[in-house]
This record gives sequence, C-alpha cells and structure tokens, in this order.
Amino acid sequence: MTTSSSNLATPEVRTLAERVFNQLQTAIVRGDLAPGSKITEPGLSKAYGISRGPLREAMRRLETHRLIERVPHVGARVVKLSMKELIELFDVREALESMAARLAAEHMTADEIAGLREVLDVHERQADLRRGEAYFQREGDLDFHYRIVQGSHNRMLMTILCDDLYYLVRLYRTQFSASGSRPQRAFVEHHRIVDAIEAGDAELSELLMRRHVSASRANVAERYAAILDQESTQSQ
Amino acid sequence: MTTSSSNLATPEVRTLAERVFNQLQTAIVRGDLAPGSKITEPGLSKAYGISRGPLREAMRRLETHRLIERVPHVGARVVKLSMKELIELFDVREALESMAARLAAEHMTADEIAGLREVLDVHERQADLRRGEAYFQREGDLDFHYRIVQGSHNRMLMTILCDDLYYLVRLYRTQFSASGSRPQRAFVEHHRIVDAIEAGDAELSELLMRRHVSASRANVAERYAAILDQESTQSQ
DNA sequence: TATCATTTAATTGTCGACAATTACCATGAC
DNA sequence: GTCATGGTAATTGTCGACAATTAAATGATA
Repeated sequence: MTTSSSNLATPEVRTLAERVFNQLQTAIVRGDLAPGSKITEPGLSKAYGISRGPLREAMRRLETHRLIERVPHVGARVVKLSMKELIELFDVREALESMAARLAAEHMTADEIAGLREVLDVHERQADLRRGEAYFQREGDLDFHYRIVQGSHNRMLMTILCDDLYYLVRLYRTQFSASGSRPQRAFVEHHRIVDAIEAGDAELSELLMRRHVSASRANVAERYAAILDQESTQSQ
Repeated sequence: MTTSSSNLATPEVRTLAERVFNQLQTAIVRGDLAPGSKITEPGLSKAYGISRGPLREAMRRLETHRLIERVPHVGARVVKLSMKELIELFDVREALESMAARLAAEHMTADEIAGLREVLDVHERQADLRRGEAYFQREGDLDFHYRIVQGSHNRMLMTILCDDLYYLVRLYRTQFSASGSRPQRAFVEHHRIVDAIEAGDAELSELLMRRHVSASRANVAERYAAILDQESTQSQ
C-alpha cells in the first residue's frame, strides 16, 4: 500500500491462505501484532473469518519467513528480535548483498542500471525536500538494495534476501523504531556502488557494498547501545 | 542412518507431519522420488498411511527447504536442479560459508576446533584406506563444512546453510551422481582453513573458504560441461 | 484432419468435528 | 509458606467430507 511499488509485484492472491498470509505479514511488520505476543489458531481463525486449515498454512509460511516462531503442541509467538539476532541479520546481509553487488556488476542490464539511477534520483530529491524526515528514505533505501539483488540475476539469492530477510529488516525498523540513521553518508555510498556496477567492476562493487552494510550495522549497534545506556540510567 | 552422526541431532519427531517430512526428505535426497516427478496428495496420503492434513504440512516444509515446488491448484513436483541453479547454489554458499569461516575464526571454542580436527583425521584416514571411493568422503566433507557453520555461532547462518541449502547440496550429489572430485586438493584446503581458524585469523579464514568453495564450483562446472559434451557426442 | 468447445475426472482448497497433548489452577501434604 | 499432585479448560494435531479449480478426454465442426 504505502510502498514505492516497483518491487512488490502483487503476489497474486489465488487462495485464502495466501491472502491471510499477506494480511498477517503486514500486520506483524507494521507492529499491529505485538512482538513476542502469542497468537492462537482459533483466535486468528475467527478474526479473519476463515477456517483453521488455510490459516495453518498461512502460519507455516510466516514461520518460514521467520516472522513467527512455532513450537509443536504449544503454539506460536510473533518474533521478537534481540540485539544479537539483529547483528546476525546484518552479518548475513553483508555476505549475501556483497555477493549480489558483485554479480550485479557482471550481469546487470543497461535498463536495470538506469532504473537504479532513477531510484537514487528520487531518493536524493526527497532528501532535499525534507532533511530530517527519513520515513520515505527508508523505503527508498530498501528499494535500492532490492534492485541490486534482482540485478544479480541469481534467483536463489533473490529468494533468500527479498522473500525472507527483507521482511525481517522491515520488522526490525518498526520494532526498534529506527529513524534516519546517516542519510548523507548512505547517499554517497549508494552512488559509489552504482558507479562501480555501471563500470562493471565486480571486485569494487562487492567491496563497497560490504562496507556499506557493515557501516549500517555499526551504526545500528551504536544506536542500540546508546538506548540501552539511556534505559538503564532512567529506570535504575 | 548412514551419516556420521554428530551433526544430525535427531529432529525430535513429535508429530505425524514431522515424521512424514523426514521420510519424504530422505526419499527425495536418495533419489527414490525421481527429480521432476509429480507428487500428489492422495497418493502420498495412502502411501504413508496418514490423512492429507499433516501431509500438506510436511509438503509445505519440503517446499520451504526447496526440495519440491508447488503451484496453487496445480500440484507439486520434486525439484530438478539445472546447471544454472547449481551455480547459483555455489555462489550463495561461497558468500555465506566464507562469512561463516570468518565468524568461526572469531568465536569458535577450543572444543569445537578439536572436533573439527578430529573430522579431518577421520577424513584423511578414510582417504588412505580407499583412494578411489569417495562416498564417505562426501559425507565427511559436508560434516566439515557443517561444523564450521556451527562454529560461527550465528543462528541465522546455521538455519540458512544447514537447514535449507545443505539438503540441496546432497540432492545435487545424488542427481548428478557427483563422485569424488578432487580429494587431495580438498584435503589440503581443509587443513589450511582449520589452521587459519585456530590462529584466529578471520581475514585469512574467510579468504581460504571463499577460494575453497569457488574451486569446488569451478570443478563442478567443468565436469558438467564434459558430461554435456559427451552426451551430445553420443546421442547426436 | 486439425482445431475448438464441452464434458468429465481428478486434484487441490476449504471446512467442521474429534482426539491428543499441554498449560493453568486449585487442592492438599510437608 | 512452598512444593507436589490432580483435575480442568483450552489449544494444537488429526481426520474425513465437500466445494472449487484445473487438466484431460471426448466429441463436434470447419
């Protein structure tokens, strides 16, 4: 709905399970379903007006996307990212996205590169309009990374990153209410990455993307440490 | 059953769906269910003596592990790896396993390193016994990679590599009847990787593992090209 | 004979009910 | 007062049947 389109290619809802999966997925990412809260099959079944059959299928899909955690005979809970898991997520992203950047430099078409530059332009224009507001930038940032992964022309990479991990990235951004971290720096880095890709320099593209993700992780870790510090000072 | 234990930590079959999932998983990896063959819910339901409910759950788990492919309202087929997808798999492995090696060099405990060396010893002893036979070596090779991933202490990495991709690796080895490729080279590479990990040299561990996987991919690609060549000469 | 439309069979999607397991709560013993 | 034990309620796991969709088979027409 609010996404900048282009990437989210309407998952073709052909079945009840798919529809409810989408609804639940957005509900979790948006925070409507609180992290760590228990979700019960009869409850959701009534809430969404479907039987437990397709609902279980939707829940299993949520589980594979790591948005909920299920225990046999016990139940399911909405995932609650810890700092440790967040760092883990960044490490995996660093590995996969740097590889994606390398492959993108080798396989990306002229059209795809043009589209990538367009994303950067929109990105920058929004930055001029509203300096502080980083809401749209976040989606734009995701769109940028999204397109590079697609440019790798590696379907397995696309599945793991776009279908699995990026949901977690968005979930983290709502859970930690992560606001604009380091916009200007990210701009520059994005530009350099695109330059390297356009030049067909696989090695450089990989290196720059690796640094980019790594810097993002360091920034998040720093911010989180600050929050922890602040909380311990307040409460105790 | 035939695996060298240690890693495969008995998935605790607490439900029918889990049991059937394990049975189907081994059946697919062993090739009892032919690649590309269509599997039907009533068929499997009767074959395994369970209703379609838990069977569908098992099938969905197979789908998330990329062992079958499902199309809504149409059906499911056992996955059939193409050469393109195989290369994709290697690229993803290169990215993730090199990261795993880096993290292993930083976080692996002394006990874990000792276990790793033990695997190498067994590996080498078997190589002395039977030069040509590479059957056990393959499992040993997987065990080696498995332990390094676990040594990374990154749960997300472990899930993606061990729970998802390694099933595909084993499937590929049966589908392409990949026999011992380059045992002596792999030995040396394995040893050097462990040395780097033990020395705590993250950079070197990462580099060596990257080269190791990359060499493996090159080897597979070369062999496959040879097979294709041979087939085209024979049939046409 | 080839192509298209219609029918038909089979498979998947969905539903409601029953059984098994688990968690919670109350009661009682130490 | 704390811990163990039993019972009860709720949730998950499983099943069989019905509805919807798809693919194949049959027949009709150009």
